[in-house]
Amino acid sequence: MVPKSVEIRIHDAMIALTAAEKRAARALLGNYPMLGFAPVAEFSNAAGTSPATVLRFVSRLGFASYPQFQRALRDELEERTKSPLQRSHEVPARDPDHFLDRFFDQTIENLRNSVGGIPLSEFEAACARIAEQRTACHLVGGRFTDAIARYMEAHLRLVRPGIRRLDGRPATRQDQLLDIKAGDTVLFFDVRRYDTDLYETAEALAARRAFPILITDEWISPLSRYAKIVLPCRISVERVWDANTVLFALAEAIIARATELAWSTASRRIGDIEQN
Amino acid sequence: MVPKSVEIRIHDAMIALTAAEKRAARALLGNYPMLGFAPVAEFSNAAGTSPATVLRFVSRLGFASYPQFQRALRDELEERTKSPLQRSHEVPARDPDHFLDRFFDQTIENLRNSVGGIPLSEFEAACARIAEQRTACHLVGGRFTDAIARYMEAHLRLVRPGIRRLDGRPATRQDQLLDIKAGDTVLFFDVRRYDTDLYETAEALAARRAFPILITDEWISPLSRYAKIVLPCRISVERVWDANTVLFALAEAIIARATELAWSTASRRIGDIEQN
DNA sequence: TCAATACTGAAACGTATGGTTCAGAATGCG
DNA sequence: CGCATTCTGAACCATACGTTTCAGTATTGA
Repeated sequence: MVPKSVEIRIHDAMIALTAAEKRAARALLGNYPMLGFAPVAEFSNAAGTSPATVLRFVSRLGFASYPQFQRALRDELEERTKSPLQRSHEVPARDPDHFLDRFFDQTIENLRNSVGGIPLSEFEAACARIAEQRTACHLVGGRFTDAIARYMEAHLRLVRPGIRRLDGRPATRQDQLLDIKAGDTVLFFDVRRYDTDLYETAEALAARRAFPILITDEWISPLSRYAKIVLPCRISVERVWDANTVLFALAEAIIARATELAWSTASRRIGDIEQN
Repeated sequence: MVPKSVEIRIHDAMIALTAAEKRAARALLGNYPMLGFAPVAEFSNAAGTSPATVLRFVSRLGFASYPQFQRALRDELEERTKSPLQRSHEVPARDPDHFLDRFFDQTIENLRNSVGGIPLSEFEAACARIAEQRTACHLVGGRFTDAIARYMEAHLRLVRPGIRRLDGRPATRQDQLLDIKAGDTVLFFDVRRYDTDLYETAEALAARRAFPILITDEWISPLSRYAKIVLPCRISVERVWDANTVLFALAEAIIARATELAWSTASRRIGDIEQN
C-alpha cells in the first residue's frame, strides 16, 4: 500500500485530535509542509503549544518518531515536485462528492463564466467612474446584497471622500434621494427576486441625471433599463441556491481597481487612518 | 539586502568548491531542496562523502551552521509556494493581463487552495452546530468582515430562530455579551490586522462556556486559542491586497449546508415569509 | 621524485534536540 | 456540585546530531 499523504492523515485524524493537538495541526496546514521541517521546539512555538503536544500530535498521525515524520514530509515533497505537473499545493484527493467541495467547485465555475460575461471596457469604465472624486458615489443594495454594499462602502471610504450607502428602508430612501446630484455615481446591486422598490428609486435617479451602474445576475434586473453600465454575474448554484459570492468578488475587484486608479489620494487617506 | 537564494549561492560558489564538496552540491541540486532537510549524515551519504565535507560545503555557501542553512531553505520554499504561480489550468483568457481577469484568477486560486486547508469534519461540525436550534447562535465580524456577518445573519434568520449579530462597537458589546449563554454558538470572523477587541470578547466567551467557531485567514488569528473549531481561508492576492471573497464563499457554503441540515424548520419559516 | 600544500573522512566531543514522566488543569459525567 | 477522566505543559533525561580535530591521502609544482 502506498503510504498516505501527511495532509490526508491530518484530515483523517483531525476529528479525533484534542484541542491543543488541533492547534498543531492547523499550524502545520497553515504553512505546509515547511513547518514540519523545523525542530519540534519551533513547531510548538508557532502552534502556540508545548513540544510534548506536538510529539503527541505526530504520533497520532501514525509516525513512530518526529524524524520519521519529517522523512515522510520530505519524501512526499519529492514525489510532488517530480510529478509532471508541478502541483505544488494541490488539494489532497478526498471525497469529491462532499458538500463543501461541490459548492466551491460550483462557485469557481461561476467565477469563470462570469469573467467572460463582463466586458472589460464596462468594468474599466465603472471603476474609473467610482474613482472619480469630483462627484459623489452612492451605493444601494437589496435584501441580501445590502451586506455587499456595506462591504464596499467600508473599503471605498478609505479610498476617497463622498461615499454614501443608501439605507434599505423605502421610507428613509426618499429623503436620501435628495442628496443625490446630477452626475453622481450610483452603484446598484440587484439580483433575482428583484426589489421593486429599487425600480422606483432608479427611475427617480434617472430623472435627476445621476449615473447608475448596475451589478446584477445572469437574468439581468429590470433596472438595466436605467443603467449606464451593467455588470452581470453568474450566480446560480445547482439550480437550488443562488450564490452571491461572484457579486462579492466583483465588488472586491472594483475596490481594488478603483484604489489603484485613485492611488494618489487613497494612499494619503489610508496613511492618515493607519496612524491612529 | 535581500538574502540570496540558496540555489544561486551554490552556482556562485561552485567554481571554488573542492571535488568532494562539488559532489555535495550536485547531490543537493539533484533533489533540491529536499536533501537539505535531511540530517547531515544522510546528506553526506547521498552525496557519497563524509559529514565533515557537507559541513564545509555549507559553510562555503556562507552559512554559519547547518541548522541556519536549513532555515534558509525553509524560508525560501515558503516564499515560493506563496507566490501566485501555477496558473496552468485556466480559462483561455482574452487579455490575460487585464486587471479583472488576473483578479478573478487569483480569487479562483485562493478558493482552490482554501478547500484543501479546511478539514471536512470541522466544516461539518460547524454547520451542524449552527443548524442546532436548542442554543442561540451569535455572529461577530471585524471592521470589514462585519459585512459578511450581516450577510450571514440575513440568511440564517430565515433558517432558524435565535440568530443575533453582535454590534461592532466595543462599548455596546459588553451588554450584548450578557445575553450569551453557556453552550451558545458564536461565529467569529477575524482576518489580518486582527481585531484586539475581539480577543477580549473571545476570552470572556470562553469563560462563559460558549462554543466559539472561528473563520480566519491563512495566518490564523490569535483567537484560535479560544476557538473550538477553526476554518482557515486563503485570502492574499498578489501580496498587495487581502481579499475576503473566500470568506464570503465559505459563509455561503455554511449557510447552504446549515439550511439543508435544518431543512424541516427552515422550509416552514421560508414558506411563512414568502407568503407575505 | 620529493616536498609542500590542500583535501578528506574517522573518530571524539559537547550540545541541542527529541522523547518521557508526572503533577496540575480542564473537561465531562453522574 | 464533586468525582473520574482526560488533557496539557514543565521539567527532566538520553541520545542523535552537528561540529571540531587530526592523521592520512591525494595533488601540485619544482
